[in-house]
Amino acid sequence: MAPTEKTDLLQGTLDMLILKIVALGPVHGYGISQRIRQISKEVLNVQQGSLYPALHRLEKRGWLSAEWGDSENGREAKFYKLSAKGRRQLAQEEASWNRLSQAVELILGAAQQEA
Amino acid sequence: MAPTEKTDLLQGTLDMLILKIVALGPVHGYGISQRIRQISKEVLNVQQGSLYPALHRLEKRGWLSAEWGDSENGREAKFYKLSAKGRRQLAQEEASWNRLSQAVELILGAAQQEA
DNA sequence: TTTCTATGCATAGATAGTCTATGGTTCCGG
DNA sequence: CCGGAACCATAGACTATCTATGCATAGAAA
Repeated sequence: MAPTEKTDLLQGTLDMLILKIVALGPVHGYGISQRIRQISKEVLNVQQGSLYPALHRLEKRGWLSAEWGDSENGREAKFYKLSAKGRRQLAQEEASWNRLSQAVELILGAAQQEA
Repeated sequence: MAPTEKTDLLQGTLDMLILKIVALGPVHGYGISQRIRQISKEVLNVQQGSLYPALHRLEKRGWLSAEWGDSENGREAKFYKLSAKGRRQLAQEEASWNRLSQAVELILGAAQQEA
């Protein structure tokens, strides 16, 4: 999908974003989406239908571990923690993101030359 | 798809990259993929199976116009030009890219605080 | 009381972009 | 003569994300 105003995310970055947020400390799923929205200043908005499947995917790959607990509001919530494997994965995804986004910037920075 | 080393592109940026390259001047399809690779310093690599469908898509949407002509090597090639509509679309996609990539950077820049 | 919103989890199905694999033609160099 | 690069193209698979939907509880508002 083209990154137009219809998209809530840059495709392919969701896993990295989740891993990064969880790296800041244990959080439950709903909290992850809130923090992504807040830190990105309301630009990035993870739909619940994207979030939960992603969390299950990351857990299945051994990058996150989950545990039920009580949320700040005293409600049941599933808290996620980053595993060592997840930490390595995050580093890799960040490196890849930097490579690729810088490459995109190179293209966008290419001088305009004609009418 | 996660932006790992298995990906040749940042998903969702292909249309923008193509529009940008064509904005530099008329080019044929094969040349577009070469320029993307060169300008990005061999980081971005557009597969032919991604390129040609994308070009047809962009043409159908009225962002590009195509015309057969002779390549630098004297071979038949389809040259693409950016339309006014395509120029507007490019501007929009660039703005969107900036918004979203900056938002991603905000997340990645969030301070690490614990073990 | 009823109703709406926020918090919290989850799945099914549609959409769509990109990749792999394949196919073909022409031209040039070894 | 053969291989590879220059060119175009399509079919099928994969997979990430979105939309739509479902459920439950708590608190505020009406």
